[in-house]
Amino acid sequence: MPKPEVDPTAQLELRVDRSSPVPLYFQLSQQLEAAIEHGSLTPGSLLGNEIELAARLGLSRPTVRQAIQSLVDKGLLVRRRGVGTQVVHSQVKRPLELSSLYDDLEAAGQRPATTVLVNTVVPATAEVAAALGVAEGSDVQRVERLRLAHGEPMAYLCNHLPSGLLDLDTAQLEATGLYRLMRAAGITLHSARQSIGARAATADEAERLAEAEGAPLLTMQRTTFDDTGRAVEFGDHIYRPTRYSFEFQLLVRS
Amino acid sequence: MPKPEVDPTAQLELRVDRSSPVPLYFQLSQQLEAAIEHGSLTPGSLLGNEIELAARLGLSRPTVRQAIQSLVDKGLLVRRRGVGTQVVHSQVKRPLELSSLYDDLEAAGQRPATTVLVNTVVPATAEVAAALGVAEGSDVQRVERLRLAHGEPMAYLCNHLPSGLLDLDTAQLEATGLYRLMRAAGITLHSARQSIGARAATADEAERLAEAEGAPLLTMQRTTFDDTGRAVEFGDHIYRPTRYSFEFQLLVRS
DNA sequence: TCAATGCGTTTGTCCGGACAATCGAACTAC
DNA sequence: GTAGTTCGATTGTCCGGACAAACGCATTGA
Repeated sequence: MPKPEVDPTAQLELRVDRSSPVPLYFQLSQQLEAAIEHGSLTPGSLLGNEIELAARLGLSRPTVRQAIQSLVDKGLLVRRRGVGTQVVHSQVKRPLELSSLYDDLEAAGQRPATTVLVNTVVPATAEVAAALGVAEGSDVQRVERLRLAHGEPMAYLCNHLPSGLLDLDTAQLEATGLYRLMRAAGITLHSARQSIGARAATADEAERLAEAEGAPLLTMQRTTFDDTGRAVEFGDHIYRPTRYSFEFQLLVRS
Repeated sequence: MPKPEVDPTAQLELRVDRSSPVPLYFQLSQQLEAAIEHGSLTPGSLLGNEIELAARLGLSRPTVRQAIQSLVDKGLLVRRRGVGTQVVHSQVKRPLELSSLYDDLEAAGQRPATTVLVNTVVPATAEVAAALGVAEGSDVQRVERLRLAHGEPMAYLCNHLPSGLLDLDTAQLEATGLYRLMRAAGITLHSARQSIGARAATADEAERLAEAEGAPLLTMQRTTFDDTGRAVEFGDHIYRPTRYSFEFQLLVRS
């Protein structure tokens, strides 16, 4: 009796376009990811073995492996030697990205609004200088913003940038997020150090955020680095915890 | 005039042991990582090209690339086509891992202590059932712990586990962390969904943590999944923000 | 009945090579 | 002097193959 055909990728219309400039492994991984997202590849199901999949697509095994590996890195697939590769069966969202409050709100359909309170050049304090790796007292760009959703204040954002890195236009800052402006300026964000904590609101903070003095606030400090390791931004943010919390998914590095 | 030798890896004593069961690419990546950590490879310096490095070590280029790639994934190196591979020059610590409060405290030299308040089997509430993917009202293991450092309460940890997954011994729970017990039981942690927020302490919480009622607290909810996507733990934790904050490094996924 | 062994399957590792894409710098032409 | 071009260097992608290691399962043995 022949083994029943149970390879779920056999039913999928997988194909690659060799004339496309998009790498073959990337084409394949995108199609597999779409199939998982769409539900064509159900959680727990085993992908057929790499050799056969490669043969079916007319690709080499390393190329197929590269495609699968990228999905393993994303946490969508799990490989087991001697068993096969199967779809992780869980509600995997995207793993933690370098999140931007603006993007988060927009993704939640909240139409964020921003009020720029301060946008000027100031001498760096010791804290800012240390975070950005510049001399204390040297010029840095300081931006203070109030972020609102549905007309209610959500967060107070204070950021410092190295002077001259970016031309910060107040109108642009009110129209979009800081990260988008930086990316648009050709800065490739690479990594960030974050610290998330909580504390009671001071009188000033309470007034800005329409909270009571002493109300709990969620705080976040972040230094962002570009791909050369240069610090490009230092942010000191406070959030109203009734309106915002940090949600993310993490993967264990193996 | 011959080009001056500027390849910093040439000075390094890189070598691989082919008789070792440790994969060659892993041996190489570990040595490179150690060299970066130790400062032998200074930030910004260019590694010699892959071909030459492979030849020097008697390895193939794919193997060398695999070693380098793993360090790129860790954020220690940056590749630039047409230029070379260079050491990221910044204070890159480890990127965010699936952190354990116990490990965090121990790493900080704080000698954590734990008091188990509750360790029993209870019917799952709707929230717990949804998080763990079990039926509401079915049996789940409930653990409540108080974590202390230097004799001061630091966090109140409430966790739920699927029944039968793990035999939780109270003595063991007081001696080490939950994650360590799970790993020791052969469970491979894979990913987690976290939510970090803040709120004011209730009277009960305040008493447990030696805080005042209404004091700001840092809260964290987490569902952890193993490598098959099964939920293996749901935790609802509160921390004293004067004693603890979440610090981590993130990388942008390219 | 239960443990140990053997075997096929599948992924993990590694090789050696080929060509393309991109970057930076030197060079050339205007 | 400046802009465009060419060229060498380096990484990116892809191939086809080989053997090792681990897993699950059936078989065998006590």
